[in-house]
Amino acid sequence: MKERVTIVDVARRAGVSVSTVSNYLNGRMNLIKDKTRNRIKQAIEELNYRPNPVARQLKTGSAPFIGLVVPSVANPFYGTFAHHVEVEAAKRGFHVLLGNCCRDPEREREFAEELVAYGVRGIVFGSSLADISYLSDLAKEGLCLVTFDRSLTNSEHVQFDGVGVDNRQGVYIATRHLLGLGHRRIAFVSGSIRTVNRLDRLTGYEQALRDAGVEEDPSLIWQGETVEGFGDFNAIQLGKQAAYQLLTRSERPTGIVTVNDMFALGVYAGAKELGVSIPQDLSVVGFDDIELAEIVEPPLTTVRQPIPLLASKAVELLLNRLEGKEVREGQYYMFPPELIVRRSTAEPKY
Amino acid sequence: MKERVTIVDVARRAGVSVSTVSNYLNGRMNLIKDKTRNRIKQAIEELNYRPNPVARQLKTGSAPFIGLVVPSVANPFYGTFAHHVEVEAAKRGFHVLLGNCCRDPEREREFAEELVAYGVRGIVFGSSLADISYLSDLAKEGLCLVTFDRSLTNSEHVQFDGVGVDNRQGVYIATRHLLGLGHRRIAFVSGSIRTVNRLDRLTGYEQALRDAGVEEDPSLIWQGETVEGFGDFNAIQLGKQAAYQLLTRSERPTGIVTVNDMFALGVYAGAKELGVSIPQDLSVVGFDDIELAEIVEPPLTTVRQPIPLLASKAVELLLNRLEGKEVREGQYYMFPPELIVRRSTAEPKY
DNA sequence: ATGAAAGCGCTAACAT
DNA sequence: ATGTTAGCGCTTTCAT
Repeated sequence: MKERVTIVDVARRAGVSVSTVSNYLNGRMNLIKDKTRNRIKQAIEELNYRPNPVARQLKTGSAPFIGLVVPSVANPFYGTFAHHVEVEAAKRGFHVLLGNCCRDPEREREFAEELVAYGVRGIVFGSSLADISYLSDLAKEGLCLVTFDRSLTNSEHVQFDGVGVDNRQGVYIATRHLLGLGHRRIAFVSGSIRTVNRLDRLTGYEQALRDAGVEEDPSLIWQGETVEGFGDFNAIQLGKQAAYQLLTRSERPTGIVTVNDMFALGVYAGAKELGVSIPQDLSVVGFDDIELAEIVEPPLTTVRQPIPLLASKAVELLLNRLEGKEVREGQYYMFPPELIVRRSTAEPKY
Repeated sequence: MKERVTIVDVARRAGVSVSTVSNYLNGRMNLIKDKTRNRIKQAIEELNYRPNPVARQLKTGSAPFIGLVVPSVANPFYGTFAHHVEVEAAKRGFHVLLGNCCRDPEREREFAEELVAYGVRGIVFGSSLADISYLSDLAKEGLCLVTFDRSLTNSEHVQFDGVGVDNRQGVYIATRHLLGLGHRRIAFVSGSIRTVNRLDRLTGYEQALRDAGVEEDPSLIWQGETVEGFGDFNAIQLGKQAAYQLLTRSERPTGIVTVNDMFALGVYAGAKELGVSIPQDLSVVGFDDIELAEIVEPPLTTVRQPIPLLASKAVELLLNRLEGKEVREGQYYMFPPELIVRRSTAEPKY
């Protein structure tokens, strides 16, 4: 375990002062003669010196890290998103601190506070709990927040930026797609609706039915029970459960709109066990367009979210603000959702 | 943006010295009178003081963080693993710094070095490149490494701990399962075999064939091209490509063993497009038993890895060592793989 | 049981 | 163009 090489060692070896080395390290080359610069460069190489970022941070107060809060990377949608966020952040020299917070407000707050303590000044918030007032204090202290997949209320616009697709519109066109095929008994399947994006999606479903003059049937809105701290581990199981309950009723739905693809896959599993064929006996529409949507049988009709685009915009917004390049407040980039029609939807038989 | 409250403020308010507050913060209660302790406690609450972990770290040299290197959390297997690692680490007060390093040795090394610079003293290495000698230097400087899903060579045992399933054995029983059903032309499908776990799996396949007296046919070992820096994004696509190439040959295989479930799903997709039915015309076995394996059609026969167990053991080993509770060197916890027989495998038709 | 003071390694005035 | 020096907020001897 070697002793750590410090800036003092470099200075000594190069025969200059520490401040000159510091200037060198921070790219203030205009202040340094060519000859000195070379000496420093050489000293650094000879000693294999690497600046201590912790000391730097103690002095400057901030670190090249951003936080990323998601429900759980066990859901491939968030896993993919997290990967893209990491890549985009890396392009600008930032690292990502990931928190799977399972939609638990307590964990989200704790995680955010811890990040702040570590000098993190920006967080991408990929969890969209309805009430994020607990973040306001942090925002007031200068923490930058970019929400992901979460439309903002007016008061929030002041504090946060955001990116996302138009969830309401996405489910609206998904539902209209089923309506257009002739479906009338259309169910909506979701986990506990405590998040803004889910609420938006439900709204889109209701709106589409209303616009089509289809009578509302609250029993067709299936909402999984809340399981605290469980992330998205159970989405598939919940979807399966939903299928069981909805497909064993007397008047069963001919179409199901799900809140995301994982639920749709769960519905697939349930329908299969019940001997209900998709799309002959039941049409299913998902949301997200995770990679698997294309390869399940039948390929899933779903609403696509442009994950790489969303990730890069989120990181861009966040880092621009951190670096002071962005001063307008409360921007929300709403991307248009796109319905990808595959073979899980068809005309209803009856 | 409020001024940060420091230990000095607390000391002043409580009417004690900073060292006493420091002792309080570090739980050295035996050194503090009850009365003083209460005064400090109160001062902390009134000021809403939170110690600055960066300053502490500069002094002590280490941080309650561990690193986690994976190919990509976009693969649900690693996403799930990452989630479990995070939960286990949190139980012991550690945070996780995640790096999707896409099996790129350069990125892995850079990431590891950066972590070390930040005071991270332990990394779970969930990527299993064949050559990890580039980590030796770091290990010599005191970095603790626990490899995941990577059997260790003798020389590595000195430096690293590890957890994983017996990959060779896993694929061995998977292959024997197909052989037992009567298959003789069995293919092995994998991405570029640059990792120890993949090599082990291939070996298990070869061994099983040999033990059964089946003639080897190198053309049945399908290996996707190396795409640098691409993580597991393309596993499904590669699997599909493999299916196309293998199933359009004259003498096509009746069974396919895949290196992991994502490849198996890719094979599913390719087979479907080609009109090859699973398991009637083709049996498929996966590896990992990701959640989706159970719900695809037909449900995938696969080799299960006990992810939560692996994650908790990995974290336990790492933190025990970090905290000096573990001194034996080079432990490798090898968990037995379990074949989960579902409906993607059957007797060959011909 | 408590306090004073010396750093941890770096940055950034300020001085030269 | 380069050097001197005072911190950043904390921990940790060493005194008392």
